[in-house]
Amino acid sequence: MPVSLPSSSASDRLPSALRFMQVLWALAHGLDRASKRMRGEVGITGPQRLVLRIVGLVPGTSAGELAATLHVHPSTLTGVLRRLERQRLLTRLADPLDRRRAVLRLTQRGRRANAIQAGTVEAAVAAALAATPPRDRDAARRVLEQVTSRLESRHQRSVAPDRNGPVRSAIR
Amino acid sequence: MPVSLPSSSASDRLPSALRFMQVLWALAHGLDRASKRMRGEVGITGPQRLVLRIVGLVPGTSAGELAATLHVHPSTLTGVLRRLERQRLLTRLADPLDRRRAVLRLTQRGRRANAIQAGTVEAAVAAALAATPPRDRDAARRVLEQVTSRLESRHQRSVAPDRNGPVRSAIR
DNA sequence: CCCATGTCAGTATCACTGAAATAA
DNA sequence: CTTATTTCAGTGGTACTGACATGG
Repeated sequence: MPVSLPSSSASDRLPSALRFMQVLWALAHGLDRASKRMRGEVGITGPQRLVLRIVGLVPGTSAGELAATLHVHPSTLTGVLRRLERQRLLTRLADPLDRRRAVLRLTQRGRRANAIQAGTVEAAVAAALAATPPRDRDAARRVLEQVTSRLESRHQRSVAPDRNGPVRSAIR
Repeated sequence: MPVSLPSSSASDRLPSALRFMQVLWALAHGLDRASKRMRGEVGITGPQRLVLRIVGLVPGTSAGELAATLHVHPSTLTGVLRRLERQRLLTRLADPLDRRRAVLRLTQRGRRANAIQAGTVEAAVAAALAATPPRDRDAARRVLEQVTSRLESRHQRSVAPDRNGPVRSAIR
């Protein structure tokens, strides 16, 4: 969800964290919209393309390995893989050595889809990076990793109680 | 969807755009997970909190203005507002001067929820920013804005044909 | 029997399109 | 009548939890 607060003077008085959050949400929402747009134009979403890209780089990966790579719950991947398989972009085969595992490979169509560049998030990122000095790019990467890791560590810390359903007491 | 490719040597050979995308997806996924976690702990999601924050800053905004501020389709907001109203965190009232408009205000509970800092995305961002030099922060902001605007402009450019349904020809 | 791998069922949120209701 | 504002109905995607089937 991108944000542009009403008056710039109001925005200037915001805490810098909130101002930075505007940019973060704008980016997250931009990725989401780009994903939806890609689905209309190319037929695959952003996450789906990411899976294609990785399976293309590491053919024969298992579903579990892929889930670990993406830091996603295995059951999340099931749906993504099903949609890719339905489009005949990749195949799931039982590993002959360990028939529990699903071995993933791109089909011919999958490889062609993988080669597409126009209109992808990657293309937009490449264009943006080309227009910014390398130093800024590195700084940006560092900051983003900082934010991401803080989000993660918060998650770690709060594993303990975790009933299901909202904890109403948090908001009196 | 955060990404950590199997071997770092493989990752080093990737185009820089793809390497940067790993960071972007990791961030987007981090925001998503934080949102889910917040729902469990505090009872509201990231986007919901953003709405609370803005309505808190600009009480009496209409739904349409808020949608424009967030760059979101009005119908998207309807659902978010419904959930917030159901939790009695904000109120929708018909504007007496123009009864089509829905005027938004925080309830007492909404204001209390808005005041919460612990465990929010904003807190994680604040912590990350505190740990990075201002120059890096500014650089990061610039790069993110670049990427976001490229994603947007791509969207503009591709408005023309836009049949519905995937364009199958894109993948032979 | 126990553990690992993966899918399935169910749930929630966000975001869109397109149509409808209501009011200016 | 026309336009603006918002909601509603329907669809699709991601992501989770927890249960389950299957295989090592």
